[in-house]
Amino acid sequence: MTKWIPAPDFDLAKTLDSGQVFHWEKLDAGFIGAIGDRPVYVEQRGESLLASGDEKLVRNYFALDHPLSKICASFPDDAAMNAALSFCRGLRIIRQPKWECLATFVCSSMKQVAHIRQISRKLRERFGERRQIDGHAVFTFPSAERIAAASEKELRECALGYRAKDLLATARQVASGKVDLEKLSILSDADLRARLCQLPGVGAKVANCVMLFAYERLRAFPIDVWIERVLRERYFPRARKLNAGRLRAFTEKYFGGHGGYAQQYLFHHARMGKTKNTRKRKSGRFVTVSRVK
DNA sequence: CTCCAGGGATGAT
DNA sequence: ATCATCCATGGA
Repeated sequence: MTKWIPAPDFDLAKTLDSGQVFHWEKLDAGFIGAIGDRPVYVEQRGESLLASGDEKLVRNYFALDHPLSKICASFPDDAAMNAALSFCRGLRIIRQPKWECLATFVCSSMKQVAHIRQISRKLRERFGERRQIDGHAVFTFPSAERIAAASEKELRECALGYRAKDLLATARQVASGKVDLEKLSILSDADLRARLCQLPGVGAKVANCVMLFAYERLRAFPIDVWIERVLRERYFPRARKLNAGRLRAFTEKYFGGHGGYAQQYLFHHARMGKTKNTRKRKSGRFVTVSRVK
């Protein structure tokens, strides 16, 4: 059942560790996880993927058809962007199931990536469906109907904290049919963002993540604490009154049609540079240790 | 131990 | 319109 899938210009580990998806776990030389309701084992060997399961499913999920070299060529040519670009080579924005992505990012507010991974796992283990692959258990992400049927107390037991109420409320809107996530695909970026922001626990940042990671709106530019730090330090050093609106206006025009990709590269580079090297203080100013070129 | 995290909703200016 | 505060949790 295992198949070889050509995967040039792709880095599986970087893609799965870049904070866009949270449930893949290392197993041997590869990863196990679920794509929708299918259990999958996937392993990178050079320019190919060794994958179990449906080849088309895997190729679509990891967006192996994205013209990555063209996308990267569209990035602005500046020092911060080029450093991130060389660090993140092969990182792709994957195509996630919409509800799974939405629900996960509703749970993401003020949580570190490691915490989000834990929340995702607990939700899956408690409310998802058990699948099996190569003798290993994999859990699907629970449907909106299943989450909607849970109590807030049960959800809080998954380490959700105050996010439990929003997840439950959003799940109820999706499960009841009041919101059809698939049908939102026809909307323009602005209308899709506005519609997503009507859901409890969804603001501009989460909406942009869902647009980028589940609706393939590669222009959507989520601004979290990491990206805001990068923008302030690298693009607006010593700038007064730099509010959210100003940052948003800048990112929308400066990073262009694949801004979401650029954002993900900047995010991953910044996060890896800090969590692995730990920055040092020198004479009262922050100096990043890992500078790539 | 403290610090802080892929924020959002609310109410005060 | 912008800004301050609160909201729970746990890895680092």
